[in-house]
Amino acid sequence: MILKAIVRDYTSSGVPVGSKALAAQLPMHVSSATVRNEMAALEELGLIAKTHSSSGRIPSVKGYRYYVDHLVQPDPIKANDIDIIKSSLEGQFLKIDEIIETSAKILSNLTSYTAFSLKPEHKQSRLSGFRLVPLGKRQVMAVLVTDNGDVESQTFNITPKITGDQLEAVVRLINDQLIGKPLDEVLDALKSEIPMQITNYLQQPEGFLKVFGDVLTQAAQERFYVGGRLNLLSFSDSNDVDELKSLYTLMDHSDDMADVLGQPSDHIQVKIGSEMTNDILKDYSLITATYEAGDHGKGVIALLGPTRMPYSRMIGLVGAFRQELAQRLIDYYRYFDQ
Amino acid sequence: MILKAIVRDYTSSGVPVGSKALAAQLPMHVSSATVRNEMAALEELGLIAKTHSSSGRIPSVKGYRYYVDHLVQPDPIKANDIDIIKSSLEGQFLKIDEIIETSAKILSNLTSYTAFSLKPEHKQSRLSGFRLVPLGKRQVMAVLVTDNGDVESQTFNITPKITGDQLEAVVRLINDQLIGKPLDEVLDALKSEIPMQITNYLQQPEGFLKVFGDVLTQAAQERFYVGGRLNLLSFSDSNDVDELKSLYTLMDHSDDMADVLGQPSDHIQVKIGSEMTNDILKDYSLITATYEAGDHGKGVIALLGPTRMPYSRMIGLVGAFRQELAQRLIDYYRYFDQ
DNA sequence: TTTTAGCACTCAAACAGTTCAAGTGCTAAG
DNA sequence: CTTAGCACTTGAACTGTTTGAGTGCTAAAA
Repeated sequence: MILKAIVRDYTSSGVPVGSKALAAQLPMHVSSATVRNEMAALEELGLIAKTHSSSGRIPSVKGYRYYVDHLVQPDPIKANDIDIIKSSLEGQFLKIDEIIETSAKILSNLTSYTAFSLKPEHKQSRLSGFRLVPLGKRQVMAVLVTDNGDVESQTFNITPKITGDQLEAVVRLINDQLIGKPLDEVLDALKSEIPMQITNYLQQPEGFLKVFGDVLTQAAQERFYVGGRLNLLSFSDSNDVDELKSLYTLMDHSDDMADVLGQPSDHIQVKIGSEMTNDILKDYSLITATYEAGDHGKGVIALLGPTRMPYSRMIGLVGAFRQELAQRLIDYYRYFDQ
Repeated sequence: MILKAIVRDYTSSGVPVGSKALAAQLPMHVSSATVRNEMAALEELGLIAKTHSSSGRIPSVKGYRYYVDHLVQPDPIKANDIDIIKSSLEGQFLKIDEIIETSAKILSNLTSYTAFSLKPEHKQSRLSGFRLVPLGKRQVMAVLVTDNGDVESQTFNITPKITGDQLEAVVRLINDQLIGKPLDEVLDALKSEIPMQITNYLQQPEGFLKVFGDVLTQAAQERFYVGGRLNLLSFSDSNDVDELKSLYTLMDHSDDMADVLGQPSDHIQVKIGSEMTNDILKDYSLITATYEAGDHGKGVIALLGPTRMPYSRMIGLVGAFRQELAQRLIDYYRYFDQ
């Protein structure tokens, strides 16, 4: 009870909490001296700590951990917040990416923290079509479509010697052989048998192979979105510019961030301070949740805030958001697959 | 001479400069008392100011202005810097946008400030082709190409009732009527005669018209790039998070930034502190330069740093960079137009 | 055995006072 | 017109003091 009160108090005020204030707040009547004894015991267990020898207590990482694992009850979400989520997610989006991107924005707006969102897993997505669209004398656009509706494109220049027939032959070759295969297999094929076969139509296929490979990796890449980058400036209490820079740099590297997010699990995960793999994040906490978009796989949303964050509210919010998003995506795919 | 020395000193040290240190530094032999008298006169003229009654002097905005207009000599650029610029700009870029984007990056890296770059003006660019590429049952990609090689695309969903023939007819209509026209005229036509004519082929053209309009505005938009956003954290001496946020928000609004950059002129322009239209920028200075990409119009590069910046070095750098970039673009277009 | 009152002690934060160095302006002499 | 000399000002760095919120410990009360 005391630990719970300390966490609740400290996360909302930011000031170490002392025995007297705590005693006044507890539901039963006890004196501050009693609270002090209990606090000494909690400190012994490593759940709380002092900032200096005569200060009030703050939760330790271990304390937060215990709180999150055993004590916290997610706040029921406010009707208002639900409305905001619902209305921001509705609307006729053109692409699924926009829904995911908006998700990160909403979540960061609601919390004033920084939010991340990851598309439903697409390592499993399959090639459903490849096109080359001639645009001008020398420009060609390569377009790749996957079976869950992702579209990637890129323009490139060709030497004018290449004819339309040649391009068409190449497209046909690729489509005949590779449609329906998962993107990683396609990428493998691109490195083995395809180059051989393509020389039947193109003398110097290197340029083309590079473009095709680029578009392919683009499509296969775990694309994730960040919302509320700037909020970091407010909730970080670091004054070290270099530290902030590293954080921003970290956020821009999707592979590093994938490490940070870790393995997705079905329930909402909370990683606290030094529990995070990355040292730069030692003063922050991360709430991660997966969402299921029907049989289109699982995606991830995450929220990065200060270690001292009001977990009950945030966990409640992330939980509610994940549900709304899942529902929205199921609707989306229903329409799309129809 | 004294003003020049004060500016040089202050921009490199950041500390108000006093009479004694200044006297020691001047090329001729004068006492600190003499310098004090001169400084009093400069202060009378409003060119320098004190931070408190017994402090050394710092240049005022008016002082910087005089310095930049009459005293500064651009530093000759280091051979090393030229190498960096040249090597970063070379390489086989796929799109002109990438050259422009890289420009902002290089410039910010070289200076540790924040850099902006703007494509050669494209209000004048003309429509050279419009395509609709069917991607799947319901997905279509709209592609727009301009005569200077810009490509914009967007995917959208259609109702399956629309046939390939209908789409082709629409594309033909647009291309027949609008190819060769400047983008703003195309946009006008889109609001007047086109909708009428298009109803011959499509019953409900609204969705299509919207997509076409979107792609068009995307292409017509002054697209500009920002490099070294994060550097702002280092060179800003503001501790006010909200101020930083407004600055970042400003940078993300291309129209507001266009205001800030102002009218392009042929020589290098320097705007100092409160001379800037935007109040948020009162502690910063902006160096703007245009570059000419042959007959493909003029573009702009700009550098945002603290008011207290080493102008001679920065002006030299921007000047050299503008030349390199112009040369690079001329080469690019020569290849592209060929 | 648990709770409580009481007390001595600790510490950060806020404040006031001191010293120091780097400046200034002014005056009178060179 | 330049300079030496001097009185004066100021921020920064520092020291010491006070205050209040907190602690741990002890001995008495429940």
